[in-house]
Amino acid sequence: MPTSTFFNLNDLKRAKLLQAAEKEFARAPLSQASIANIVKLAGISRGSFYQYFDGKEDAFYYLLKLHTDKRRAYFLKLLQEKDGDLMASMDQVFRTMLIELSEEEHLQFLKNAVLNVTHEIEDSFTELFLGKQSEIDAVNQVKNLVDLKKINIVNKQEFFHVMQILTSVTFRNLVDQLSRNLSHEEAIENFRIEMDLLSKGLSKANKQV
Amino acid sequence: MPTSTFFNLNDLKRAKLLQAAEKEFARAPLSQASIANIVKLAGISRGSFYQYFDGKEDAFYYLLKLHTDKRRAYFLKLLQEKDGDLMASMDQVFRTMLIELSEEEHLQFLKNAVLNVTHEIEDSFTELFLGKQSEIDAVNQVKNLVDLKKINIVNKQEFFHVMQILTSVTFRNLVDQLSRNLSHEEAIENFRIEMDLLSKGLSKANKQV
DNA sequence: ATATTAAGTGACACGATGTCATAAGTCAAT
DNA sequence: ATTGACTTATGACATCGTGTCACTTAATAT
Repeated sequence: MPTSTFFNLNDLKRAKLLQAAEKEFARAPLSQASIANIVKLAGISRGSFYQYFDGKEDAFYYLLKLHTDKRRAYFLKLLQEKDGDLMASMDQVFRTMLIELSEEEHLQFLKNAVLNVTHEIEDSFTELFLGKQSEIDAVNQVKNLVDLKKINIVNKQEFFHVMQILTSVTFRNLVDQLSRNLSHEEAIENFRIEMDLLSKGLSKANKQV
Repeated sequence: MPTSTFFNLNDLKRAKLLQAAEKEFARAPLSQASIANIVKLAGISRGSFYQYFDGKEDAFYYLLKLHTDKRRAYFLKLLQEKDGDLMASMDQVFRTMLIELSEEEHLQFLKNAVLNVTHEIEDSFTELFLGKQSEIDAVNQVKNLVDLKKINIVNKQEFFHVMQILTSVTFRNLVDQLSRNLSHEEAIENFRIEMDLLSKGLSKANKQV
């Protein structure tokens, strides 16, 4: 996390710095982004940067958090609008992100993040849907919004795993679209097939229930 | 891929170099591994390294490929032994990798890889189960070994997606175990829950079939 | 023997990182 | 207004890593 000094900055300077960082992380993936470029863009000295952040990773993950926080709010809103229909909400989030990632130029930052997935980044996306695992209420917040009657689970633990599964599969579909340059139609069709499979189950045995 | 010069090397020298690279990639994740250390360990000059590989990434992904090729062979063998039971084979692979990743010291290399997942690395793991997507026969090779009667699919395309789903979920369970330092029992229990959910389906609607 | 091609070398230019001594700014108390 | 304590800002610097290249050595063909 950024230091307190960073949060003490006046809004203008802080915004300018974040914008500079985002621009640099949009230009190049984390490993190739350089602090020199960020400070040049932000018009601050190298030393200052290190007073705000531990290093470029620190800045990167903070930016990523800002992005996913925004999308988490959107996901929760969707759940409400769609009367707790989890699959429909995931579907909508996937479609929205597809569009965002292709259209909004400044989201090149997110593209770079998604294509260069450390487990920390995948965690960020898990949090998008599930909230921070350390905050017990966050999972409940989602669970309370979801219409559990439509979901094939017997307890809260299983709900957690349902979300984990949906997140992994959704996330991988996003990565696929980006890395293989699929068209939106293809990406949505692939996603739909997998969500159907997830819904109805992979094994035939369950039909005997 | 390594250059032809690399493959012309005599077995001893090539092995020594690969061993050195693996040792360095076990010491530190890709981004922090250094060519200087590799060439020191291998007893070759810096210039030579660049005659064999494009850079450290090249060496890294080649090593990763050697590892996943080995495991792919194991997966195919399992499918045969278990009469095409896909879920049982995935389960066995997961358990085996858990043990390998905790016991074999030299697999620290794989740990570093798994925890630092670029989409290329996730692709490598997808190939583990599915073969190279460019080689059409590879998917068929798996499909022919799998007992399709147990799987809830209607065509080959769906089979492909089933494998994609299973790979993502299995892989994320591996990452989880490593990054959260779960015990084997916990990891296996989590994995079992998710595989059960995948088997029976996430939505209740399907019970009406 | 000589020429040609392949393999091996390490010094070097370049760029990036993280630190640190020092300077500049802020502000409350006197 | 001055002091002093504290916070913020700076950029030069030491260190390290990368990729290249002119050159040497080895191998092979003629």
